Amino acid sequence: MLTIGTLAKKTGTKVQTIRYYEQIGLMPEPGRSQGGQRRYGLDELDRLSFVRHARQLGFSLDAIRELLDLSDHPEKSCAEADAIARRQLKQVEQRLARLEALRTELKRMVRECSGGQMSDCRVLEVLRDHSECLTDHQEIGA
Amino acid sequence: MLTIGTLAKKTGTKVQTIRYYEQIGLMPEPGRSQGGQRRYGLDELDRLSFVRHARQLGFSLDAIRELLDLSDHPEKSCAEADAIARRQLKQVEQRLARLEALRTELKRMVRECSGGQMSDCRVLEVLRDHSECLTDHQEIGA
DNA sequence: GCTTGCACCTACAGCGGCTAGAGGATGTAC
DNA sequence: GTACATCCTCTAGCCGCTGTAGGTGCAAGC
Repeated sequence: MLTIGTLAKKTGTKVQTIRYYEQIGLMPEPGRSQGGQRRYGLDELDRLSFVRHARQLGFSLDAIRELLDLSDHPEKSCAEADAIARRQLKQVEQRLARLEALRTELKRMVRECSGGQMSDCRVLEVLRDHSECLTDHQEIGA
Repeated sequence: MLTIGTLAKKTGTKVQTIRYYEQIGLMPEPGRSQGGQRRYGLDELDRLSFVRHARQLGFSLDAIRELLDLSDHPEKSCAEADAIARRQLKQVEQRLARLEALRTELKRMVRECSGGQMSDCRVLEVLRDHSECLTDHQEIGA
């Protein structure tokens, strides 16, 4: 039987995060000691490892919830899990494309900075005038 | 004189976002009509355009605040603005590197999925066992 | 048995960067 | 003068945690 702190260490999670996962129903309510402290078994260790690993790969908690539901039905077809992973891959590729455009723009901005006075600063100039940009980079976020 | 809605349209911002920027001190308190509605001039249009463009390039609101402060002192050296941009570039490059690692892992996961039953699903298998991964992808977020 | 001191408990607030909604006032075109 | 879009303030919610306050449990050393 593991305390929440031990489980946290074993999975590289913060204690509060485990309690948060319980609160939103991602982790089950565990057994308790006589004094009311949470006690975990190996099932919970596996489940939390799964969750953490999926998080590291960028899956949302909702996607993880789906994947966990799926893994409770081993007789089902693999198609749904596959679709979730493909969706995630697509998102990652979109974010990559956008970040690459940003990198290009930022590099140019920095390269052109002559190190003079603020009034001639290319950085500020480019930020002031989007038409100087080579790419669109329309979207904000992620 | 522009209404908040017109300013929003011209800059591709939501009305609420403009009020939010005012609330956190990123945009100044504008003049008001007799009835109490906000009225903006060209200065505010420029400032908001600057903010939005910097946001599109991924700068945080704090970084943008610094850049705005700097651009109010045109006699200062350009070094600080340059540093902020370089910091941003570095962040973007770090995120790129991590996303590329994720893409590799996700691609492998999806490629190896044979389309059979959930019990043989490579997607779930890889998520269950981190040791199957080629990269570390330690960090969560961004 | 008793104390120390860390780990645990609940409950709630806060982060960034918005976004949405309620419920009401204003402004403008006909 | 009336219809209707737009504006106002205020508050709460999104994601995925993280931190804090104020209190309790537990195990080890004496």
